Amino acid sequence: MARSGAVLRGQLLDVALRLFGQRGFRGTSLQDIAKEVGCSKASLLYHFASKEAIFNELLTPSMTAFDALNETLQNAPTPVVARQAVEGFVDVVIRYRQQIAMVLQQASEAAEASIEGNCTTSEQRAELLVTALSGRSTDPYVRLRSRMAIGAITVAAASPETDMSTEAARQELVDGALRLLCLA
Amino acid sequence: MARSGAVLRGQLLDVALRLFGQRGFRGTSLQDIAKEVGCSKASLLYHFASKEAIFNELLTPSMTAFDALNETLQNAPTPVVARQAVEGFVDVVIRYRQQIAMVLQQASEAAEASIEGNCTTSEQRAELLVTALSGRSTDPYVRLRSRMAIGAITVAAASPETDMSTEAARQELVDGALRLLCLA
DNA sequence: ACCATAACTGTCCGATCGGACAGGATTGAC
DNA sequence: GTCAATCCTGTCCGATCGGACAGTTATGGT
Repeated sequence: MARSGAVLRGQLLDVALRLFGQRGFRGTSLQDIAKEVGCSKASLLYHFASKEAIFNELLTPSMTAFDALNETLQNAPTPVVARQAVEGFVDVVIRYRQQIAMVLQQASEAAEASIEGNCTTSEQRAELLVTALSGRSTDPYVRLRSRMAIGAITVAAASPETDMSTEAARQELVDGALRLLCLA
Repeated sequence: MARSGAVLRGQLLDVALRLFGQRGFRGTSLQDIAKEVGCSKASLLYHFASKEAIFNELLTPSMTAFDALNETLQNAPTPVVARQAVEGFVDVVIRYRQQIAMVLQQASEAAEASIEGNCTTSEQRAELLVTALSGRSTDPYVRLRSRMAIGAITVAAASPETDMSTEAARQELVDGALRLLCLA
């Protein structure tokens, strides 16, 4: 059953993204993915060097976006950095909500994931974001609130669909996080 | 190497709790746990019927507490149920923060976990809590905020230690969640 | 000491897993 | 049709895993 390489690769990535999000990385086997796509496991491994390679390819776009956000925030004026962090983070999370669900399923694997040639870990990324959300404050109370904001946004965004438009949900996420951070 | 059964069982549970929280359920093998405790895998299986049994025994106290909370909230007067939900949930999460970390590591396994003789799943538990946090409102905006509050509390509570007392952290979690829910 | 029970162990089993590999099938250009 | 490149497959491999099992050791009571 030949289909163009690009088509099959796309299908494999789509299914992997969903199954990794539902069952976790280790809870999903290559055979699971291949079976659902309708090809052999060996065919899957023809297109991707390893299971890890699939995971990294799924994660790369969101990590890239996240890193770009962190870089933007590092140049943001301190009086507005926290608010910019909230809006930026909400946008990244909404755009990559499936990847977020996947990451939430296996923080330990994601913690070790790094983009080729870039050794920033998830923990380091999160810390950069906490700093921005905290308006660069080192006060532990402020930083705890920032962790709460991250949890609020990521968990809510990864939750089952609701009867709301994406734009309305986005606004609610932003407003809620701002209230939490005493920025409303 | 004989030690009393209770002592060994306690050690096995402690180590399992930590490793499940760090590596996930599937990412932790029975041999990993046994090795760290200093006994054989077969000895571990003498004390616990299965890997699943360990997981359930670790989860049972927190699930029991969670269910008790939900039951209390069902009888709470509507005008104060949301505030009570916040405080009650924060207390449960702080008390069982390691279990929370463990659950965050494998939501799919936890989703299927049930206490013997009680078929409430994690999803059902969460929905009950969302209802209470929402003050029994069905408005999707209100319920989204409630999901945010759950995420905020659980993720922040499962985060690395900070330079704050437990009581101070508790207060911050409660206050932050109340602001998020427009209850401050 | 004897005995029953609890605790512990090494070994084995079947299943699953990620990945290697040789060979066959398909495709498009000439 | 031929050919090279791409794609796909079944099979096999070694490793790991959870768990079964028979046998040994340790413990406490009599």
